[in-house]
Amino acid sequence: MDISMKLEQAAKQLEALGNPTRLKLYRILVRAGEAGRPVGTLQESLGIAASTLSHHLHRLILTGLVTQERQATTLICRANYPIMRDLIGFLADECCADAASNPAAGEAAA
Amino acid sequence: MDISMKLEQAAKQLEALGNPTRLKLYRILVRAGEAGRPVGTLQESLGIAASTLSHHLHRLILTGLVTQERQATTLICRANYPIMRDLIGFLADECCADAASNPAAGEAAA
DNA sequence: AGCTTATTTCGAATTTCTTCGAAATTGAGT
DNA sequence: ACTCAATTTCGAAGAAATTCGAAATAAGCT
Repeated sequence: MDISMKLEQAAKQLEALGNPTRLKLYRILVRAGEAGRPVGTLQESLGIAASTLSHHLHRLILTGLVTQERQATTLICRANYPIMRDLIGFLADECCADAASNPAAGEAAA
Repeated sequence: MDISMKLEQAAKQLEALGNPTRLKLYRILVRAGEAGRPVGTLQESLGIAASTLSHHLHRLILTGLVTQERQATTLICRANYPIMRDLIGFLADECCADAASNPAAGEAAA
């Protein structure tokens, strides 16, 4: 996967997290751990309309940051940790000072 | 600073980075290091209208991720590393599995 | 089959983002 | 003062995001 594709993907994931409601939502899911959380309890925690929550969940799912699993009538949502770790890795490797202080392979002179 | 404020700030910064053009822009600035980059060369690298670039730069500056310094007629832009490190720290501490695997102070049971 | 609960999809209104070109600004040189 | 170069601000158009309520779907229970 080349840098351009990685960057596009990272941008989509950052955009998904770059909304207060979705970031709160994602944080709740991370803290819920393996057990995850049903959509209904997320709605109570966040205090927004069910359709609005569904929309935000969909955005997070599209980027891979969240997964859903059906348990009878309720849908359990979980944070997808490896995706977040990859994203943090991208930021640290490509967009952080420590990585950039030695950009031997890059186009340093412009 | 409480978690709610931190979260709002993180969301704004993530939103700022969650656009392909701005993420490319930020990455270029990180790789430029201390020397930074004049706006003009950024425009050439990105191939967008000057006014569009100015708009995106403004968004990054508002969140603190980028700073500008005047040198005669040209403006030098630089990535603000500590801000990015704080953001990555927030994600790692509040939104990553390792931190969440021991959420003793949180609301684990839902 | 019909009912209840849980969640999504649809439709619509409002707001915000993205992009550009034209015009204004800023700073230096003549 | 005039001009040139670099950049921002303004104004506008089209695209996308956010939010909600109402209606549709999905899954199980009686």
